[in-house]
Amino acid sequence: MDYATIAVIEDESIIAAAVAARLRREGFNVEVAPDGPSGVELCERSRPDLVVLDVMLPGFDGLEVCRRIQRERPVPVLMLTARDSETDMLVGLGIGADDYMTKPFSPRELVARVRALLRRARKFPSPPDTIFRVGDLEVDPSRRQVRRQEEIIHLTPIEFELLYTLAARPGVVFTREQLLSEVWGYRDGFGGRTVDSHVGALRRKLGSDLLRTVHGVGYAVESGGI
Amino acid sequence: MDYATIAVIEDESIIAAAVAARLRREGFNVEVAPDGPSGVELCERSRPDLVVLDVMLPGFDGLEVCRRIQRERPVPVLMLTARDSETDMLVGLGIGADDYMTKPFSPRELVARVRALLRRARKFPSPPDTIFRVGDLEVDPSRRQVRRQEEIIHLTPIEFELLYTLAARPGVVFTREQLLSEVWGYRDGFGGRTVDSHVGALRRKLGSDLLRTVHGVGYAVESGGI
DNA sequence: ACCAATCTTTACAAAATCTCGACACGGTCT
DNA sequence: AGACCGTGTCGAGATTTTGTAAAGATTGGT
Repeated sequence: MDYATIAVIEDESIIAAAVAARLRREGFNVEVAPDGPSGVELCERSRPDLVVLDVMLPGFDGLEVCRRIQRERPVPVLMLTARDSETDMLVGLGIGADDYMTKPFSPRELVARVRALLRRARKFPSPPDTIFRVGDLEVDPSRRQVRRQEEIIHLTPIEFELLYTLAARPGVVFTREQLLSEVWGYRDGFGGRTVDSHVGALRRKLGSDLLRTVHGVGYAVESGGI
Repeated sequence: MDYATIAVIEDESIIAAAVAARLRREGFNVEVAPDGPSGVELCERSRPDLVVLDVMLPGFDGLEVCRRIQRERPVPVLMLTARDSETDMLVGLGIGADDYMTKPFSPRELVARVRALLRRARKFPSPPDTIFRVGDLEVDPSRRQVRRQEEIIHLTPIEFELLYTLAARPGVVFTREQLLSEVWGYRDGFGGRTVDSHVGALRRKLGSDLLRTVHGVGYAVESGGI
């Protein structure tokens, strides 16, 4: 329980899952609620250090949730909206949210904003960006670099995110759908061979042994035993 | 804990963030409180060497905060006001603030005034301006100069700030948004290609190898490996 | 008020990257 | 073996992001 706890209040489960997974991977403690009432209750119970809140919610909406949790005690709120116009309206209303993101958003951007808000509040430490190793590779998020023995291997943004996602949980198999939502963020009606293409690109750059295909399921990075 | 500790009491989180980030980068210890009561509490607990204080605050306002912390013990206060007229009024009232700044202000100017106040108080050392090196360049904050082999390279204020910010953490990638907030201060709703333009200007003056573009993310100074 | 320096924004070209379909290959099942 | 489905691979075209110059706006000084 060293690092910040984040409450995610979002009813679309695919978004909630992707957001939660990504934040957990970064080292945060994450709790999720699927509607207004349980969101408020979650905040009272867990006293999170930050709240990620969808404006559109069953029960009562994000604005009401925002008011209620802020009434209790001040806590940074990152609001998710469906359209830019919605954001404009909220800003106009002077709702007490500290930042806004319009869907679809990239998970990376969300993490960046969460970190920024927490740093601003300066109360609860964000987990540091940790360099981690996969095989003979070093993955360094703060520099967005992958190295193999001092040699820097250039990856495109999506390649980097994909590797980062898979490598954070070695051996675990991700379906293409999971990868789409964790790496690309939620967008519907798209997919095709996109994931496969980028996996192919990674294999070309990093060697073909790193990424394992699980036929009929998805991909995983080799866990090298365990 | 060698250098001066500064308390920033400001409710607009975006301003608080910019001010805190900048002061930390200069080497100060910084703590932030978002409202009057917690501000007073912060001052009692941390006994800062200087307080940066917004007049407009939830709870009770800056004037009240100022009175309360000064009642405890003398400490320099730099007051932030929204308009010049507000400053005039405060000065008229003879509030015990030692200096005033009207929003919007530049982070650089704020640092300058903080240093001046601390020097005047002659009690707590400011962190020294350290000259540091990037590649074959010397960046000297106290003179606001960049040199390459004794030759002084003229940079405009923003160019210098930008280089200084990036070079303070070699290799680390900054998003445009981060740079806007750290270099320009808090002004929001603006940006566009401003950062890119200044990066371009720096490359022209310092050579095109110094600043690395990280496609889809932002910029970093070359860290020469590792 | 004018000039000089600087900053911001715009516009367009260039570069990098992404998506998606086609087709071949390989795995799996009967 | 044969049928069938999932996967590897490639590349064209679309899309996004960046580089750059120059115009317009702002600032500061005289």
